[in-house]
Amino acid sequence: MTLHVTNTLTGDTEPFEPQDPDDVLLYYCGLTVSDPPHLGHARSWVHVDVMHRWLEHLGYGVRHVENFTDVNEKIVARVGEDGADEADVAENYIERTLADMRSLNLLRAEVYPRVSEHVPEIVALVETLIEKDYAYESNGSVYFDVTGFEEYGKLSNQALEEIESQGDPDERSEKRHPADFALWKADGVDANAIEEHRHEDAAPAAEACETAQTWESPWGEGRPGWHIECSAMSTTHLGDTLDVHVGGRDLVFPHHENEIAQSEAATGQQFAKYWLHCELFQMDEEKMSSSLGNFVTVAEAVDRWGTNVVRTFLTAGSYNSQQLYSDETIAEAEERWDRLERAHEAATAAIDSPNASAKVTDDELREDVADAREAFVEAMNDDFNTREAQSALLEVATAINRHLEGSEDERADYRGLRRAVETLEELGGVLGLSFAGETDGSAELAGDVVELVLGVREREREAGNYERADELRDELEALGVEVQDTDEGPSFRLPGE
RNA sequence: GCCAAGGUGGCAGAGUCCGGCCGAACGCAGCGGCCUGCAGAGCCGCCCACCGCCGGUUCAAAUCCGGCCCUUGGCUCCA
Repeated sequence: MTLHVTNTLTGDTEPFEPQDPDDVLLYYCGLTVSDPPHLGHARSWVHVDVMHRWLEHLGYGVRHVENFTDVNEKIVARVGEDGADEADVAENYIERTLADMRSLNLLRAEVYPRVSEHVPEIVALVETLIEKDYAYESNGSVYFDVTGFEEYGKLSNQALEEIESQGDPDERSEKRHPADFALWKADGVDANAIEEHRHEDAAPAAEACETAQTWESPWGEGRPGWHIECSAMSTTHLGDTLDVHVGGRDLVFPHHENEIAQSEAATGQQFAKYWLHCELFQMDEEKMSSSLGNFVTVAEAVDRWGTNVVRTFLTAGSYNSQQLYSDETIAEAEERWDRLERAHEAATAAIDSPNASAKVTDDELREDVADAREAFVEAMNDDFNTREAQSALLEVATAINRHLEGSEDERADYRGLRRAVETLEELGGVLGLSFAGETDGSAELAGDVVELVLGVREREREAGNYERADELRDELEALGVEVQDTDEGPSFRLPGE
């Protein structure tokens, strides 16, 4: 089966056919940089990353663009708390966000465009829309006229009559239709607009608003509207028609609907061929979100569980189905990752041991690995079914364990195991999982110390002092060191490995 | 109210587009056995699902059609 994706625009699962297989144009609606990224953001990033990796695995070239919204009232609300002015706050959060992305082992996008650097393109786009009569100026602001775009509502399947008025009430008098939305907003930021987003230790609202950025335009001084930025930036970097536009489910309306209206009105071309939407986390009864404050930051999660566990967790469901966030579901992801890693370690150790022989052949091992590989490919081609893909990886682990169990007294299938390890590394790599382990000096020293303690413990065991031996093991485990007694003597794993 | 996505074992979560291989995957939890000084890891086996409810189509339905109930998301900033 070839790659199929579920397109929000049509509601169907369709064969994936980019305009040019050498350059799949992928745009992801990035963050407004006004808060630390949380696991919900990470979930979308990781799924986009897996899509990127899988497309490359299939032989496509991928041009991946991901924006930062660095002009926004919520950013202004953080002035005095996270930076000296709007631009400074944004810069701080962008740096933090990029660091979080690296910690998640995400492939880099080709460009991370920022709103503040694309104001001329935004102004030009707004001018085009006015010329084509899709937009109108009102008191120095410019609004998109939704009644002029016949297909308005096609992404979210809504009729214009059903759509309630958006935006703040003050704007409504300036609009012709309640669903018209701002392309350009006159003047700076009003203190009232940021009040609800302010934390206690931020600068006073009026003072913070002084630092808000504004730009000159044909309609006077002002700031770009929220939706127009993505249209301007995606067109600038990827052209009029994207192959894939990805974003969170919560952005379908109004943001993505408005992007389509602006872009298609301006260019007369289809804006994006495939619209993919990442579903949200569910925390018991409600979604995880910045505005609800019920989130775990990316930095906390990576620090606590490590990149591999976090990625295993985030890909434990399909990108387009809701996922439950709880201590239990994370613990399960940890178990799955541990199982993969242990099998990988065991296989690697067996390959390096004198027991491994190129003359041994275990057909069952080889067949199971080949089957798992096939299942993985099928799963990923079926709308990036990462959960099924994980299952396939776990089948490889089981095949390795079974072979090793059966070959304890006999010899190990060197080439079969090599193939299994390569499969784990290659396919695990598609999910962004890394079996490389810790390599910095502190881990080595810790390992040496643990070996020293285990040596002492072995002598206690030989002497029959099991009580003392168990104490030592318990103490090591309290430090997070996992100890295992095997036929070949004790083995251990350091925390976070 | 309108739009969208869902309701599958103790938990989590595939399968539903293309009806039969689903007497329902993978993992976790639980129970036996092997291994072990013990534990863990691992292996083998088992337990737990009338697939939200009602009706229909069909030789055959978790999968298709109709109705109903419930949940989540969007309609306000939000991945």
